[in-house]
Amino acid sequence: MKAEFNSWHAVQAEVLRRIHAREWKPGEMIPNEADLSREFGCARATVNRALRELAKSGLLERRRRAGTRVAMHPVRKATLNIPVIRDEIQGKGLAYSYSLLSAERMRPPSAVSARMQVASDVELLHLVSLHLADGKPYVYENRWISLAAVPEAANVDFSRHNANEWLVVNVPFEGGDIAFSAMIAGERDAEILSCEQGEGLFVIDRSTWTKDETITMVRLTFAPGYRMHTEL
Amino acid sequence: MKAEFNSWHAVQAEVLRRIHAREWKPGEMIPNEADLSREFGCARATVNRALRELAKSGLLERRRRAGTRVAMHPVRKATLNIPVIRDEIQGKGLAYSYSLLSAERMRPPSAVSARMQVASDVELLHLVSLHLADGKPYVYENRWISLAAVPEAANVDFSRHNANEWLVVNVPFEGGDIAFSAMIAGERDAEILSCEQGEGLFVIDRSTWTKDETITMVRLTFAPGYRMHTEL
DNA sequence: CAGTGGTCTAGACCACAAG
DNA sequence: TTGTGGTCTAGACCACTGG
Repeated sequence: MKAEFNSWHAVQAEVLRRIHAREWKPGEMIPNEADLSREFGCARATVNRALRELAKSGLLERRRRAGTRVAMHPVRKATLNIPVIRDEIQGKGLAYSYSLLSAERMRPPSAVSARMQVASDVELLHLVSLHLADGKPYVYENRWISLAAVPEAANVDFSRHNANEWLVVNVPFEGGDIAFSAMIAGERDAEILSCEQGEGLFVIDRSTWTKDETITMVRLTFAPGYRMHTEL
Repeated sequence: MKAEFNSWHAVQAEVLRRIHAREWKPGEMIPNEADLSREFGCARATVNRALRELAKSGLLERRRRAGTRVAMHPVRKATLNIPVIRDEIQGKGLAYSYSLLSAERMRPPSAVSARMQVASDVELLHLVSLHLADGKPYVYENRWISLAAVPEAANVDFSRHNANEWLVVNVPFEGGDIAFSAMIAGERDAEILSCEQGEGLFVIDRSTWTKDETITMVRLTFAPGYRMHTEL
């Protein structure tokens, strides 16, 4: 009696089983889609779907003509969900509040103008604001917005609408990059976050752009103890 | 003259265009797959593929019977590649080296035995090792391995094979979780990483398991200045 | 050149959940 | 109950790339 694998989930599970059982070892080729579909008694498209998903998750390596092999060093791919801060806080069952600390047009430091690819004498909108959970500082953002890319931003009252959400809803983005790092709380960080100087702080630097222009750059500095979590 | 969208990439691009152009606004329903396939002049499966990918990336929300809508707060999903440490260092063009600092069987602290779901009197393999880039400390790992889940580990010479790579190749895992955080370098951290006490360090805590057992738990503590980077 | 994965199609049935 | 997305199938053609 031979098992049937008529759904791509079942096929995927069977492939995983063979990899885990080392019937197919790291670096080895596995049979091609046509053979597998015959063996499993399903359509090739079903096998394709299963293998494609496994390849996307890094467990298989596939190349046209060369075939499919079990990845030698399965690069683990973790998917991070980066929610709107309000949702993140409320998702923990805490009350969200927000406070704008400063908003002004100014010429950015050269590090910022360089990364945003604008001339150093162009004024940008600079916002500093604090997100609180149950009234306690949770994270503060230090943000630069390009008025060339987003002229409407000049007329928004960011003491009422937080920049994070306003941008998400009003400015479509096409790409971005994120970097995560650690830093020590300096005097100003400690003051804003109501913590001690010298504490270890988790930091996210993000920039987003449309096809041709950088829209915004932001540094999120989290209060001590923050952990970002995900599953594999 | 009407454009044709006969590949799922083209369909996806068109859907993205409509979202960016606000023809379809956040929170709004979009037409169902059958209608779209007629409009685009392609098969429903093609539309399905395009929309499914967009939903997976968080831009659309789909529910059976309820239809498809543009996500109100597009949760940005970033994919982190978590490579083998050797590859990460060599990928930067630096020379990789490795040093085992300690290896012993011992009973873990209760925090560890609890998270690994083993009885507190069970001995685990405890490894501390350092990865260096061009001879300078890059990251050190503090790892616990379950000898119940991986008995072969007892006989491995981890001064020659680093645990990171040995586990990847020899022990298939089924799941895991990762947490990222920041901490301050204590005395021992500073000693191992050749840095000052009080520096801000980036930390990754990871645990991996098979269906029923926790295999290993590891804390990776990076030298000051480390940044983890990805794109959106 | 030829074998592999990548994709499209037309049609079908199913699972789920809103009304 | 019924409309929607989720999936499967059989067949076809294409794109890429190793030999």
